[in-house]
Amino acid sequence: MQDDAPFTRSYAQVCGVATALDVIGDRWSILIVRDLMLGPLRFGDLAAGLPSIGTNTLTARLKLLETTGVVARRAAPLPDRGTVYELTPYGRELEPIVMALGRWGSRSMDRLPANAVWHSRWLVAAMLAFHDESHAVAKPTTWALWLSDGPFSVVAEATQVSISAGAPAKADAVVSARDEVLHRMLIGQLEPGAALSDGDVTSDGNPAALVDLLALFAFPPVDSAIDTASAP
Amino acid sequence: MQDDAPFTRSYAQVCGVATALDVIGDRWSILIVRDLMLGPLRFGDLAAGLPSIGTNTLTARLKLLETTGVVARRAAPLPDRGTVYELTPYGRELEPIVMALGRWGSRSMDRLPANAVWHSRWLVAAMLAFHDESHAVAKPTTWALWLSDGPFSVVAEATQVSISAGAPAKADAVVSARDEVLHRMLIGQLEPGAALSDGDVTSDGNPAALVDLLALFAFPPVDSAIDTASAP
DNA sequence: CGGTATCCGCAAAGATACTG
DNA sequence: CAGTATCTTTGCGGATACCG
Repeated sequence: MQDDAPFTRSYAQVCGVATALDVIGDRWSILIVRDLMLGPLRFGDLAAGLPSIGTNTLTARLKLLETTGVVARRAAPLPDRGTVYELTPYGRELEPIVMALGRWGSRSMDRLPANAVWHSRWLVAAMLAFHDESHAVAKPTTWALWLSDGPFSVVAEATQVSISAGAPAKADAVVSARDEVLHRMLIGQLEPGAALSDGDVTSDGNPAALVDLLALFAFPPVDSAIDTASAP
Repeated sequence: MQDDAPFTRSYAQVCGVATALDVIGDRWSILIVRDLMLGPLRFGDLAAGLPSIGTNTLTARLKLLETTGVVARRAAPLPDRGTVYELTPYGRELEPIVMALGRWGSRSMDRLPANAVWHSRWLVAAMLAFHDESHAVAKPTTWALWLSDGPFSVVAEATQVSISAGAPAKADAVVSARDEVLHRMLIGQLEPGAALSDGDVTSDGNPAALVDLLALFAFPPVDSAIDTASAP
């Protein structure tokens, strides 16, 4: 161990926070972790989800995250043939931190530039972050959720919820929605009943499944922007 | 609001995590927050605690953190005259996140370069991060803790612990130690009794106060480095 | 002393073309 | 599709000079 100096531009501070930033503080690194939270991804899929990263930078980040034990390269499961990147156990320990960071940062989203890009994958990650821990489902339930990025599987049991990319092997319900419609329902701007009758959402012919799905999540009220004492 | 585009090089992603990084993802920003967690600081003190930051960069970071509502400039309390920077309520909401990040990163500290710098301030921040929530003190207690960076006050009541820079108005005990000695006691490498008799620590003439102080914290075992499947 | 502005050298990031 | 090589641009570190 201690091959060499893994950190190219280390803060060189004997401090856990500074060391954490040596590992995941470079530009893009935390977003790579975010995208891997929903499951393994190939190099190209990572690049596609991180507009303007530049493949050389992505390579450098993955290399550092690999040598620091956050991410692992693995042969892709059979049909695919190829390589995927996934979080190691150490990397998965970042999940609660990244989700807390996302909840915190969501209150500054009113400052985003107008040209900001949308991925349904990120909405799904936000669902995980805003999962309502005080809500318990009556019986274990699996949803297939189809959005613009493709299918996701949502599994709930008691007060636990897990979400991952890809369709579940067997779903109790299949929900399909335009991203923006799902988002508006999650933040309480749109009634599921209205969306269903408008045809913006389909719920497997079973409207209750959509309501049950939405009940798992507690997105904050929309007015939550930060007020900065307005300057001169 | 929405003065302009506050983020010079925004990720421009509609995602809470990406937005959080737009705010505090620049180099040094999180370390500024870390240093402000223990109390307000002046520009010079911040610069001194962040070796090699460069004053222009520090100015730029503070400016962004101020416009985003994370940090506030305030006139220093009376004796001093001048300006101090402190966390806003929004900025303080980062504290649990930064501490969790520090706990996570502390397990990669074996990768730090050999020339890494030590500040007792960071050890104190680690104490806060590794505070043992399952430990309750019998009665409310205040310690004055003297380290190389100066005095800190540690206040414990029931299972709550708060730490800030500066001496407390009234302390139940005054503990004084060389940084490294305190660290070794916290990670269990050095018995407080032995340190006291060696004179490496003084405890106000009351040895029990030191033991009580150490009992507040649960630093992880030292072997906690991450194993990366050793390559080639 | 606290803070800002400016210049320079360098290293990292963005963009894209190219190769196994 | 996965990644490397190359070129340009931008941000950072360091020094220094300048205002309050």
